[in-house]
Amino acid sequence: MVSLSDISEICDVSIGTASKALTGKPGVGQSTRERILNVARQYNYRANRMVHAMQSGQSMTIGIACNNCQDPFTGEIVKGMLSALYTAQYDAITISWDLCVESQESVLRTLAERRIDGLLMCPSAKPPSASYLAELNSFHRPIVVVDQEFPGGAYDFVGSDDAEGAFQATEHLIQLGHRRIGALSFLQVSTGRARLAGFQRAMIRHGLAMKERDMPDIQTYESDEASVTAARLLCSGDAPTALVAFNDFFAMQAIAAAHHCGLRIPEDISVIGFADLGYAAYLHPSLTTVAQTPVVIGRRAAELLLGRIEQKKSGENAAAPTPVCERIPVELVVRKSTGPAPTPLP
Amino acid sequence: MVSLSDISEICDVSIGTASKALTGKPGVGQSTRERILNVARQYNYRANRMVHAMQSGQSMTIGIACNNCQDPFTGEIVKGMLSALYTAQYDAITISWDLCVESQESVLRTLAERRIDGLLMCPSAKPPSASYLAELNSFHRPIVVVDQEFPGGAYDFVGSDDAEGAFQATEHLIQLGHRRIGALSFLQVSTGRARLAGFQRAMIRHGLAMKERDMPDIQTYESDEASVTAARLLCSGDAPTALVAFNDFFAMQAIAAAHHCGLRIPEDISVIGFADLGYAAYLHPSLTTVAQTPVVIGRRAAELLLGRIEQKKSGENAAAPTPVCERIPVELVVRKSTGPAPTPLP
DNA sequence: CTGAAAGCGCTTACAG
DNA sequence: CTGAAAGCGCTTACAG
Repeated sequence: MVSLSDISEICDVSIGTASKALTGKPGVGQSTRERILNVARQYNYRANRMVHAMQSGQSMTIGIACNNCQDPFTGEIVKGMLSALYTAQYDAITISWDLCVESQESVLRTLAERRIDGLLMCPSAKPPSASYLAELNSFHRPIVVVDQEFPGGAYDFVGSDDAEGAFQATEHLIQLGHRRIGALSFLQVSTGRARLAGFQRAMIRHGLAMKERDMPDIQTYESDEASVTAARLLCSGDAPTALVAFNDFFAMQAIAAAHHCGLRIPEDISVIGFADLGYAAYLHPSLTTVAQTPVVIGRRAAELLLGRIEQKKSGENAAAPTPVCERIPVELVVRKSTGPAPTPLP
Repeated sequence: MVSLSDISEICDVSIGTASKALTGKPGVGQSTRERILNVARQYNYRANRMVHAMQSGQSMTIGIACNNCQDPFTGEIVKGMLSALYTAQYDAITISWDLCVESQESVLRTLAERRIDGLLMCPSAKPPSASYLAELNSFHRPIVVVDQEFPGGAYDFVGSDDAEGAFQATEHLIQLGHRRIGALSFLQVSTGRARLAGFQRAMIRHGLAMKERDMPDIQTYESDEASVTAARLLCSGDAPTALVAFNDFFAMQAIAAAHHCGLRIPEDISVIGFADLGYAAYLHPSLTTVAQTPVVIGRRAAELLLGRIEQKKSGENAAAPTPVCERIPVELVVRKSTGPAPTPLP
């Protein structure tokens, strides 16, 4: 890689003059400037950004702490983040949070050493441990937490309106005449708790009874536990007529379980998901679900973070600002997996 | 952020002594060293890695050019990459290749400016344009291309054994008695062409006739074209009894189309996918598919790249080394979407 | 054992 | 218009 001093030598000018010419600063003769520009182009010169980062104290780099890169929902969030960062000329260093945690290492060490200007926390299926919350706390740069809220609410947050989405989903089922509705929950994460709360609000609003056994809490995410649990619930003679699943993945497993038990969907059992992932429309039957907008969430999170960085740079708000909590609206997408409640046998 | 000079001032030692103490170099008194270490810990000092990068000429940073972050297959690949990079103490800068291309900007500019040591190219649903191939060519650092081969085969490559996978899938159907088998192809990408070739090899091996109309080539990826095309093929009175789909996503759409036409799976029509994504096991019926190991692919790609960087650093092979092409084995996973060929009506 | 100085690749006042 | 010098934050020979 050619350096500035290489270029300046070739052009027989001082290193300062070469710098001025290449950065478009005034104070260089027209012909000199052109000569330098040409040589730089010819040698494919690229100024070393790390130098600028050192000099300015801004690395123009954001850390993205990823937990489930393979999760399509997380992937869309990251896509939104990258697009906002790209617009603002920032780059992203992606770390696999779970990997660092596994190896018992300081998660943020490398990000601190690389002087990132801020951190974006992608959702995790596991709640953060106390020691990592402590590490985050001692990280004196802006942090935005995405999708899953952290206990304490100490950080800026962008997520979906989970409670409202589950409320609407449940209302939809109630409108269809369902009276006994179950929930396939995942209460380890904040979105799971919010969605169950939305479910309960709708049930209570209509004075409908809830049974504990209709609301199982799934314990493990990356397994077929949801499928097994749904089968146990649905294949018993005594099952709800509709199920609000924590997300599309659980809903898919519930549908598979229903098929397994010989139940027809939606004639015998209605199922509703959350997320509207790429496959939701192609399940059999196609899935009614609460659509989230992960790309928008990711973009907003990045924009919020960049705003905080800007604030910090300009010295406003020397005191830590009050954390913001932004909830992006969701939308119920009605497809074929929900239908009128079956008429009870006479 | 405290700097080395801050620490050295506090400890009343020279900046060089502080450096030696913190990097564990010899030549510092026991008590002095401890004092410095303590102060550094107390102030949460982190050496600026960018300085080291400048001094050593190695940024310890890899670029990951992502095209479809939201694609779970790509996500798994990235996960594998990150794990290998993490082990080797490298960090990754992720760029969204499609985003850069859209904005007509130089894709690699920012990566060159940040002095990345190598580049990992994630798969894209679109083949690379000539101008971007040219840009890659002028990028004088090791590059490893993943999953999708580039025309010319000029770069190191890690992918799946696509042709073999499709061959095995087709053999499986032939063993089940199927004679007229269709393929839902995607020929814009190299994996699509390789899979079709594997399909054809099996058909030819058994002397089975192939009909052009049974082998439609899907043109658009992110749409329901596969579903529409499959419906047209399957709902006509004159349909194959089995379908080898380019991947799980197309297979899922084919299954939806079959349901739509009132066909039973696998009694009337067998469908087979490629990838074994998370949802494959939960489709109805569960999907027979060729399982790939994207995490392994990603890890191998990163290891290969790191090896090239090592080679380059140690000056071996001053001439560009011959590109390697590594194919990770695949495995047919038989589930419920394939079954014996229907007996023809008498 | 400790410190002063050079140097990594650049930008930016400051002289000429 | 052009160049010499300081400085960003560090490491590493080289003196003392």
